[in-house]
Amino acid sequence: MKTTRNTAAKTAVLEVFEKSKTALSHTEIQKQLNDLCDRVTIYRILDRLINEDVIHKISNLDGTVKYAKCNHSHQRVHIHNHAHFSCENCHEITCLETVKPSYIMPHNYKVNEINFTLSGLCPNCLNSNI
Amino acid sequence: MKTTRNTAAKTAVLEVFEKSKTALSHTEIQKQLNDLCDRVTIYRILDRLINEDVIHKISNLDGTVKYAKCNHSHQRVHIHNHAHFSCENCHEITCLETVKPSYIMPHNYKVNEINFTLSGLCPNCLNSNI
DNA sequence: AATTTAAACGCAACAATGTTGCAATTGATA
DNA sequence: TATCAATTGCAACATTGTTGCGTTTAAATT
Ligand SMILES: [Mn+2]
Ligand SMILES: [Mn+2]
Ligand SMILES: [Zn+2]
Ligand SMILES: [Zn+2]
Repeated sequence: MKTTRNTAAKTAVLEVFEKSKTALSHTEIQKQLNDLCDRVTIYRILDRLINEDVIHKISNLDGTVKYAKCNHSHQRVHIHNHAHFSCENCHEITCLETVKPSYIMPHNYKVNEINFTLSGLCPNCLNSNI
Repeated sequence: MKTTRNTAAKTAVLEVFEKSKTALSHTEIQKQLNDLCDRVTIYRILDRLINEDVIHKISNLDGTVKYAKCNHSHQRVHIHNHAHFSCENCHEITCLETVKPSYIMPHNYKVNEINFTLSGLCPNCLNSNI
């Protein structure tokens, strides 16, 4: 088992997540870090944070990938079974922790992970578009 | 309104979809077409087929993007509200047309599209892994 | 406080995927 | 058959993510 270290870059990335109300892409994180570290380092930090269950990855229909902090109380194993909303107008992605889909699977499938992303207009953009 | 044409390449792509039980990536389609046309052309055909509601796009947690034929009776506007299953072992992606998630959204969101992808082990891989 | 050592890093190089502009080709219609 | 916009090929580019390797550094040990 590898031990994990708290580096300046990792701490900075975590701060960026703390400050953000929405999910962030690799590029958005890099901009906020202002060249504090190499972009490869950010990828590696994101990988580590996912393994540590501190953040989770959200993949959108348009191909963009974002990351968000996990809000659940820190359990060893868990499924990120909540929905994510992706606004087609402002392109912000937010966790909807209260929205959990219910569904019935055929037997003989083993489900390890679910990705439930809804897209459309977020409350902000819905209002300003009237 | 642009008119759409039936070209050799488009017909060939459609045949590939007909023959396939699972969703296909751009690369998989290209291999099956055996250099019948340029890879850019395939991207453009896929775009057109999506606009015509003949196929739909499936984006997976691992970042891969696949496409599958729409099975619904051809309606003007529709939401692809069924689930997709992505096998972590064989990497096949299949439409689960019978699995439709139910969920309750907060008001003041407008949902246009949903992307519900489950990953884990498909029946084939589950059996061979015992 | 100095030493140790594996984790983390920077950099360069690469791969995969998708996009754009433009000239040439072609399907469908007249 | 002539027309013409839709489609294509090609080259060039952009973005996103990965890998290898030598160097730096966190943190545990002495
Ligand atoms: Mn979570
Ligand atoms: Mn469909
Ligand atoms: Zn919005
Ligand atoms: Zn499988």
